Amino acid sequence: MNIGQASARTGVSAKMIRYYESIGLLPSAARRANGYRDYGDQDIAVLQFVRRTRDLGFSLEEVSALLALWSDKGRSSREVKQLAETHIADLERRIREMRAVMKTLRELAQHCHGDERSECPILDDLAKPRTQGPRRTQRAVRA
Amino acid sequence: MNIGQASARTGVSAKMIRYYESIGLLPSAARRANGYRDYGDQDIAVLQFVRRTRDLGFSLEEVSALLALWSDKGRSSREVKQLAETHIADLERRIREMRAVMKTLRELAQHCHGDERSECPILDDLAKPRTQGPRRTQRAVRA
DNA sequence: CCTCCACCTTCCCACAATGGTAAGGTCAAC
DNA sequence: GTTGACCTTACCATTGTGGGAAGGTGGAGG
Repeated sequence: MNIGQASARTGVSAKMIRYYESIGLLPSAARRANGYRDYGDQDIAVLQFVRRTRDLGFSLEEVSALLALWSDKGRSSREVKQLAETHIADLERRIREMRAVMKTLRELAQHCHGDERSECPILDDLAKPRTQGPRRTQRAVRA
Repeated sequence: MNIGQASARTGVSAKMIRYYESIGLLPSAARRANGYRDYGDQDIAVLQFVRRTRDLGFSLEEVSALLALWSDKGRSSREVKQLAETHIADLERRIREMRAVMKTLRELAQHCHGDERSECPILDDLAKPRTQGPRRTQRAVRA
């Protein structure tokens, strides 16, 4: 199966399949005489696994760990569950933070008339410092 | 005031202040004879505005728009409120998506013993395709 | 056989925002 | 005068993804 077919079947773009291979997330694909990558049912299963874990918001590093656990018959289910629960806790924290932000934004918007007048408490308020300390960066969330 | 002072006072790293200037988000800072950037109270206010809007999760592009609205005395408060509400709707959508993902993850984790045994329904389940269609990318969320 | 189109290959560029680091200039205090 | 804390610019890395160029391949229709 060509990379295009594999992509269509798994929802992972050809671009990303090549990228995953290049960074070692996936093993090197088999090649046909013409140099084209060739995918079989097992490869498709792996790609589906990747697609699904990505959809669930795991980073490529985490996906890599999950793939390793997947193929390791001797691993304990504890390790897998641990990874999943860490991820859940991460999501919970992020949702909490986003909710706090929404609350603030709603309060700001509430006091703004939103009409033709130029008076706007949102901007006035944004100019005042509220939070302090250096900001922390956070990982991207995907849908 | 040196960039270091400005940074300490606003919580925006010196690195980022220079970056914001380089991409045109901020106007070129005044320079002293030795080439050092020099910040006054008005500059500090702008930096605080940026810091605060960034904390609320607005992208630099949105911050730029807000800054423009801030200095535009003739704009209607409707425009500002619109921007804020679009952002709130965006947050709501992302939270909904993250919650859906959490639900799935919790269900998966629930069926996994998480002990020394290797049997693990999480991995078995991840191998089966669930969602379909190409994946969409999403903007990073910051705290 | 030739041409055309769809596919494949590799390689490089871009994005958003941020941090790191190196190589050098400056300034104040001791 | 030296030391150390600051400033300057410039380049590289990150995370995951898309876009595009330049070229090879393969099959279908003329």
